[in-house]
Amino acid sequence: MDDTPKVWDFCTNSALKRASRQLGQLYEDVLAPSGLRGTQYSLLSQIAHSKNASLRTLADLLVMDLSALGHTLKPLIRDGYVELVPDASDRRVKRVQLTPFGLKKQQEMTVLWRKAQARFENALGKQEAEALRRALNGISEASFAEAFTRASDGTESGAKG
Amino acid sequence: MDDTPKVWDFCTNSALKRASRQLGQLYEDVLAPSGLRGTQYSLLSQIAHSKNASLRTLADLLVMDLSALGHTLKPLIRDGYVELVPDASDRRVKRVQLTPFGLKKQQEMTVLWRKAQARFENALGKQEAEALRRALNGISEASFAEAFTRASDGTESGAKG
DNA sequence: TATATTTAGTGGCATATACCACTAAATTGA
DNA sequence: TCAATTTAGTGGTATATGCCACTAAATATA
Repeated sequence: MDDTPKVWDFCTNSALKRASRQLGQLYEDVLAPSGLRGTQYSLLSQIAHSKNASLRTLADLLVMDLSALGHTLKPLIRDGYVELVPDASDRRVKRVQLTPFGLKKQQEMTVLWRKAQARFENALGKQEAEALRRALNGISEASFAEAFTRASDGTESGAKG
Repeated sequence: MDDTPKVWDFCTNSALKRASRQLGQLYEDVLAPSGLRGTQYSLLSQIAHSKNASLRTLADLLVMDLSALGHTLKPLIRDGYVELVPDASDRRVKRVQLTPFGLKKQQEMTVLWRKAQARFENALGKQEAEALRRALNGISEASFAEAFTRASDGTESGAKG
């Protein structure tokens, strides 16, 4: 009963990462029977929704580094869920698409995902969940990054900017 | 104007990870002059706040796998910011603490962190930020994991549980 | 048109994070 | 007290994710 270490919960960034680990773990457990990870489901789903998007476009949508996306896709390509198709008109571009096998897996995982999502909404409350997603999606937008970058950090001199 | 791929933003887990990447990036940029990453700052700060916590305790507080914590700590130990001290009474246990150098770095980074935090609160709004942290911290609690696990996913039969 | 700049992707390297198998130490129980 | 079980950490392996350097291709510019 001496010190009882508490979490340092004032940093939004740390709080976000911590919650992300927790929820990631929870979803992961539900998705486990599929043999794929939560992140991979997100990826397959985004690919399914953004038909024929290039790697660049996909990376932007996912707010992810282009090379990170490339790396993350490797196992999915290796295992036949996803394929890269060179663009005809711009030879730099590669378009990402699900294979039939990948689409089947994505649909199969969606059944499991629905369970996780239902559990989440029951645990947190539908309103709360909706509000949280709105806030998170707002933070993910490019306009938020701009607002953040432009925002005052309290150390500016009086100079006009 | 053919398809305009939109993000798939109904999955709270994906939304959380996406927002985490975005905000992580934003904080990272502000903390960059220190030479350490955002996650490392979180780690140093949590260690500073939980004096003499064991790896196990720290992992629980951070909602992190024990081995993941061990791995993440490696570079910080290697570079002299953190040290592990074997516990006297329980020889399995190792207590984690900042070196004087580590403490100095943590304090130095806190100056930068305050700027990032200020920018964040200005960009999102103080109320919103506060509410978001509360929601995230709630999700990070063990009680939430229990609620999630116990929650209905809509597929239960009428059996009593 | 020839050159400079920008854009898309790749590969290497480093950190972040999880799971599994394994060791050592503490705790339980017979 | 000795065997069975639980707990704390470690090391290996795999995915997740970012940065940098580099190539190739497209675009802009002189």
